[in-house]
Parts: sequence; C-alpha cells; structure tokens
Amino acid sequence: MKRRNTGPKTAVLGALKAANAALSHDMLQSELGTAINRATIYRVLNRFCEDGRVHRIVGDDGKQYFALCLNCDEQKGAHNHNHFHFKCVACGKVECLDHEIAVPLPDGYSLERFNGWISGRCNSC
Amino acid sequence: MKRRNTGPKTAVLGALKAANAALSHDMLQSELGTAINRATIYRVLNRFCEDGRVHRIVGDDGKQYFALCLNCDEQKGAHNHNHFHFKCVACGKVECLDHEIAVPLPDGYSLERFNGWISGRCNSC
DNA sequence: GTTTATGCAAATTCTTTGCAATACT
DNA sequence: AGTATTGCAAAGAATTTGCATAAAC
Repeated sequence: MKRRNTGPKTAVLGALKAANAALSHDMLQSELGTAINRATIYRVLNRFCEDGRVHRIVGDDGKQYFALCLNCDEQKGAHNHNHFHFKCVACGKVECLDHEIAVPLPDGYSLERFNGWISGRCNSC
Repeated sequence: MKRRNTGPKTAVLGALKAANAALSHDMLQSELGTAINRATIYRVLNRFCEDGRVHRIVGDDGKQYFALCLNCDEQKGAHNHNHFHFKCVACGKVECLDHEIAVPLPDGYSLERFNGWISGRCNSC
C-alpha cells in the first residue's frame, strides 16, 4: 500500500507543524476550512499514526488529539511517547511535556500504550 | 439539593464495590441488566462524581470509567487521584495503580485534572 | 405534598465506513 | 492504467437532555 502526496495530506501536516502543539480534529478542521472533508481529515490522521509520523493522545474530554512525532522516529524507529500532554483550560493549547515518565508497573505487567493527560492552566494564562 | 436513596443508586454502588476495579458504563449495564435504564446509570455516576464518592477516568478508548474513591475522601476531603489506571487488553480489567505520581509541570503551570492511563497485559493474562 | 430520581425517546458529539468519483504515480 | 485517496452521506458508538411519571422524604 504505497502512499501518495495529496493536498489534504500536506495541509494537515502543515497545520500540525505550524501549531507546534497537539490538535484535535475540530481544531484542524477550523484551521483548514471546510474545503477539506471531515472524513478525509480523520483518515489522513489515522494513516499518519500508522506510519509513525504522528502520535495520538486521548484527552480527558474523550477526544483524540494528534501531534507530530518530533523526537520519535528519527531516533531508532522506536517511539518514546511516555510523556504527558498538558491542555490549558484557558487557551486550549495542548503541549507535550517532554519528560520521559518512569511507569510504576507491578511485576508481571507489560506496557502497550501510554496515555498521560493533564488539564490545568499554562504560564501565559 | 438533597440526595435520596434509590434502587439504581445502591445497585451501581454495589457493582463498583464488588468489582474492585474501574468500570465503564457498558460494564455496569451488563452487570446490572436492562432493568436499570442507561441514562439513569450515567446520571447516578455523574452524581457520585459530584459528591466525591467516585472518580472518573477517561480511557484511551475515549470512554469514561468510574471507580470508588477508596483512599480519597476519608483522608482530608482532598482527593489524591494522581495515579495511573491500567487496563489489561486481554481480560479488560481496569485497576488503580496506587502510586502517587509526581507531575513534572513547567514553572507557572497549575494542575486541575490528572488523567493517567496505561494499556497493557496484566500478570494473570 | 414537595422535590429528587427514574424511564423513555430523542438529540448531540465524535468517529468511522460504504461507495462512487477523483487524482496521484 | 491502476490503485490510493477523496467527498458525500449515512451509520455507529458514547453520552446527555427534555419531559412526563414514579418514588423518597
């Protein structure tokens, strides 16, 4: 399944780059306008996740957020997503808190996915 | 707004106690049967959260899970929910990992809600 | 007898999917 | 030409809400 370069794909990627933050579908949609279809945005995002270019976080609002994998794929193919994401309740921005978390798993437990989320107020708000 | 004792309320509370785990709505529903209405279960859970008897966690499946506040309210009225919740992808059980997490917040940031979630495999699976 | 809580159905919100049409390579 | 990708509409899943009825206190 070879990937192709298309408008929606580069638009979504550009928006994520420009935002330098994690964006939800509706954030992207209002950024990109209705010219790009809702379903397309979801599909583009899911493909980016499969390809390891983007990681997905679920917020405490139950919604999915997407952020570029900055320190992930370039390293060694392994993702290091064991960090928290912080959403400011005032300005709405979602940032990666680049601080690897040591997970306190009981003996015999194995980790498959990590989803750390904090809501609060950022220093500009 | 005074609270009243009703069947659904005690049924939900009993199920949460018996499970000794965090349960989602559909887990509760199948536990309690269809005699208790879907909307009622949601309303009971939301009231429990308001009253601080139960805490709510959002899973990486985007669904809400509810667990009794065991070490929370009795202490000093303050909740300590800065712990992870672990969902086993095999057996589906969601446990509280009772280990207070020190959150690495940047200067000037304040915490309002903590939502830590890990998916993986537990020691029985 | 008040007022909270329930049940039912319908509405909302977020996300996915089927299918025909479009556009990369 | 061949196949990945899009758009549109519709379906699905999780949760909430309006309103009349029932049940605590």
